[in-house]
Amino acid sequence: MEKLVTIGKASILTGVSAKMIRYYEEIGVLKEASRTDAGYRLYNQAQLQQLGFIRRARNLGFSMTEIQSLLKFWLDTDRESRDVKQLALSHLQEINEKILELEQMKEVLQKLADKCDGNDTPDCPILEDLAQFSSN
Amino acid sequence: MEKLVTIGKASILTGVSAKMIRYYEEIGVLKEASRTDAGYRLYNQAQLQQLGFIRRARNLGFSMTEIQSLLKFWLDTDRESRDVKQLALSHLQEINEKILELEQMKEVLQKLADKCDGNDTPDCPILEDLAQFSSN
DNA sequence: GCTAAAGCTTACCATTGTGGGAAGGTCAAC
DNA sequence: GTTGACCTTCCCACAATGGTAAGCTTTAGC
Repeated sequence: MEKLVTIGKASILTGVSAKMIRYYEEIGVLKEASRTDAGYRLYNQAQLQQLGFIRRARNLGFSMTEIQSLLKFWLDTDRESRDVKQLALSHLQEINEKILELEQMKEVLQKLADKCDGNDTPDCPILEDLAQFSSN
Repeated sequence: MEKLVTIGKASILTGVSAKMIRYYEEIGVLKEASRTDAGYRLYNQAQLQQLGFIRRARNLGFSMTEIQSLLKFWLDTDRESRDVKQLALSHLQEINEKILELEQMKEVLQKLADKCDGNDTPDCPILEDLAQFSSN
C-alpha cells in the first residue's frame, strides 16, 4: 500500500517548497494531487520522485517548459533517446551563450575596474566609459 | 539653444525603446521629461546622453538599482572613484558567480549528453540521472 | 484645407519562477 | 476543548521588457 504524505512533508522530502509544488500543479507539470476529505493534497512515492526530477532539472537550468518535455519523455517508454539528447544539447547551447555573454561583460568590466584608481578623487574611467557619447 | 526630440527620435538615437524610456522615467532613473503643449515628451542632449549611459550599463549587466547609483555618482562631481569601483567590483563578483553556476550546469549536462546515445532506443542516461531517487 | 498615416499618450496584460502574507479551515497533542 | 502547527485559496510583488488598445496630435500628400 502506498504511503501518502501531505504537502509539507513532500516539500521536506523533495526540497521543493510547498508554494512551488502548488505552482507546478497549477501550470500542469505536475498532475493534480489527490485530496483528503478536508481538501489537503496527498502525494505518493511516484509523485515525490517526479518532484525530485523537477528539482534536479531546475538545478541544471532547464525551464519549466523544457521540464514538461523531459517529463513527457520520462513517462513515455516509447521515447527515443535522440529527442531527449537534442533537448539537452539545445539547452546546453543556451547555457554556452549565456556564459559567453557573461564572459564578455566580465572582460569589459574588469578592464574598466582595473583602470579606475578607486581612491577619494572623482576621476573614474568606468563612468567616463558609460558616459561616452556615440555608439555602443 | 538645445535641440529637443520626441520619444521616437530619442529611441532611435539612443537605442533604447520608447517603452523603456517611459519605464525609466516611471521608476525614477530618468528625470521627468519636459512636455509639449500636447503632452509629448521632449528630450535634450543631456537626457539623450543619460539614456546612452543607461543602455551601456545595462549591456554590462548592471541592474536598474545599480544603474541608479551609477547615475548618482556620475552626476555628483564630488563622488569618490572608490565608491564607483566598489560597485563595479561587486557586480563583477555577481557575474563571476553566475558564470561559475553556469559552468557547473554545463559540465554536468555535457557529461550526461555524452553518455546518451541519442538514437531510436529509449535508453537515456539523462533521464535516468534526473529520475534518480535520493539526493541532489 | 482635408485626409490619411505616423507618432504620441495612458492604461492594462503577459512574461518567469519565486516568495510573502492574509483569512480561514483542519488536525493533533495535551 | 483549546492551542499550535499545518493546510487551503487568493492576492501582491519582484525585474525588465514587450504587446495591445483607445484616443489625441502632428505631418505629409494632394
